[in-house]
Amino acid sequence: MAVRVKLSDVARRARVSAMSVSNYMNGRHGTMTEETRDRIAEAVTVLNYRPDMAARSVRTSKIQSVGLIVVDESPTYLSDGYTTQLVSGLGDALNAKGYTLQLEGLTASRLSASTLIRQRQTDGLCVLPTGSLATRKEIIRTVAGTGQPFVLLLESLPRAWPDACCVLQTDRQGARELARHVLERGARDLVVLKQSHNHWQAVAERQVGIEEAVAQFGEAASLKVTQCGSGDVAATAAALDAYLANARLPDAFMATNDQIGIAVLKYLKARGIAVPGDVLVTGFNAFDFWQFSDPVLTTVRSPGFELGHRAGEAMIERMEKGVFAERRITLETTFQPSETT
Amino acid sequence: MAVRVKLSDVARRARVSAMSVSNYMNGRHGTMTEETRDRIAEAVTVLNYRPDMAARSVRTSKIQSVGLIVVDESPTYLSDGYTTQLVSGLGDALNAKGYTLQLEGLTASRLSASTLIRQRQTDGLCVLPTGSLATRKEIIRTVAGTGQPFVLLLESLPRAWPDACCVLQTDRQGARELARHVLERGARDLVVLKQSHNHWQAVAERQVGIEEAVAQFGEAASLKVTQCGSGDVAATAAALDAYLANARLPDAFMATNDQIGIAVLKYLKARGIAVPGDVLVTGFNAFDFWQFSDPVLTTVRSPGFELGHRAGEAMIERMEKGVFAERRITLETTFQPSETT
DNA sequence: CTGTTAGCGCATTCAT
DNA sequence: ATGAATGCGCTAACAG
Repeated sequence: MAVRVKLSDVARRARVSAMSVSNYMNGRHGTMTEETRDRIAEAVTVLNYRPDMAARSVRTSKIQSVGLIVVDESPTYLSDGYTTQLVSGLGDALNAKGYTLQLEGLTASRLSASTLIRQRQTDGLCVLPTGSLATRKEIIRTVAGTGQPFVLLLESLPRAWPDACCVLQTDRQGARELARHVLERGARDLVVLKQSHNHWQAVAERQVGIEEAVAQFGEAASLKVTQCGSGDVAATAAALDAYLANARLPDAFMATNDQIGIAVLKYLKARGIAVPGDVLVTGFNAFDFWQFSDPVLTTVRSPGFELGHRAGEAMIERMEKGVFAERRITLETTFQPSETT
Repeated sequence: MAVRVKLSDVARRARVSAMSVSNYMNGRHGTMTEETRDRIAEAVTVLNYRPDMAARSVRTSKIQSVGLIVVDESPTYLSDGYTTQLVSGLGDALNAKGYTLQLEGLTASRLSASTLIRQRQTDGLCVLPTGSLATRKEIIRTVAGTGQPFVLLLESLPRAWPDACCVLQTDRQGARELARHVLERGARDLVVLKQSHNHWQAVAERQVGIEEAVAQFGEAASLKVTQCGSGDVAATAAALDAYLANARLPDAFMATNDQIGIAVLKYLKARGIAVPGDVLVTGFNAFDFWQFSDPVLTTVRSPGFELGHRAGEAMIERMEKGVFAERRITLETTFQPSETT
């Protein structure tokens, strides 16, 4: 273990006081003799001095770090394309300003045992909640209970919490546009497919958007909703088997994300059902792997990276100015027509 | 801003000394009067006390946090399936033991400006290096320069560094087996496709494995290597166009990851070239989206999540015992035959 | 079994 | 322009 170099070690070598070194390290060398500055610089380099952030934090009560709590039922929560984008964007915004991102993924039931919740080790928290409405409310209350500022991701903010904000995207509008497109293509009998767990508010909004479009269309169109377990290829196939055992092929399958949409495509292809000839299929998100399917899914692009980025910027502004400038930030989704409709 | 509750506040309310509260918070209440314990518990709950980790860290010089530095040329570095798995696994292992994961993604050129490098704010660092051999060596030297223990991910550890370890997977063997399989299927003229940046050691090893299999096969088999830019659908298509302009269709395309493999499939399908009829195609990794292609890629499964997990466990053991038990941990890849061969 | 003392490494405040 | 004293919140070591 290398010996720990501290401010006073640097000061001794540079023959100045610890305070001068501290000032130097914090960029306050404007008013310093050039010679002093050089001596300090030399000592810092030679001794390979690294400031102890914990000690600094005790003094300044600023930690220069933001926590992200991802509530998810799976330990591989990052394998979700959305989460991945969010983390990238958030990390990018924070790192650019010298903040660190502390990542924690856990199930709703273990949230209250979270180290980010129980201990003060960040300047603020970002949260991606999942679960029933009641569960999500409880998550928000738990986070708010820390007394720290927080940012909700993909979840709208109840009025009750003053020192917080939320970052959302236009899921409902995007889904409505998607459904209208499907209806324009002549589809009348629509089926929504969604996961049976990980209930993000965003997914619920997508379903509502589709429902609105169908309702606006009038009597001629109808909508059913089916769950497809974890949403992977096998679970989706099982769900479709079950569905089609009791019903005839609908005009369109509208999945609440691209993974499910692609699983539907594979299922249909295996059974010789043509897309978009016999049935239309849509997804949602358009992240990376989205274009891997054949045919390529018609979908809606979600600004996941940008959303994380905005959350990070909002948090940084809150830290620097003491208040959140906006309580609610909404980013646009964009319709992405392709080969399956 | 909620008023900050500290140890002494809790102590005052519980009418005990700060030390008793400290002992209580740290689970040392075995030798405490039940009544005292209850009074402290009540005060902690009522006041909603959250220990200040920074202050504790100053005293104990333990931070209970591990850093992960991902060197990557893209700010959306997490969109790589491997990175995603690694982060999940590492975070899972760390969180399970009450450690926090601090995530930082940056380009090789900005590494020395990294906050995790310049400041002491973790108990140790994990690193996923990319770049030329020289770049990767430089990355390792920079990280080692912190004097903190570190774990290399997917990169072998030079002897020079005593307080470190590396976690690897059998890329070479996996690729060799894959290439043998392709050769057994009758392919003789093989083409390796790889990204032209983000040079992980793992990818280089895959290429070597294929080369070894071809060499062992003797004169009859031949191998070419082509780069395909960023490895996305468009760049891969462009690379294949360029390749096929000057050469006839090979017997097999062996991509160094699944994304590229899938891009190859899309390219071939668009040109009416049958897989595996006219040409074989293989990928590498088998993460999540892997099975989205049609036909499903023959590939090799990488234990990404497990690898991150082992890295976390190694780091934790290092912290608790003071030394790394193993300097080199190697996990197995597994051959995953499927529809494209 | 509980309380007192001291000090971790740093930055704010006020001297000089 | 630089330095000395002080204390951030917590816990190791010891005293009672």
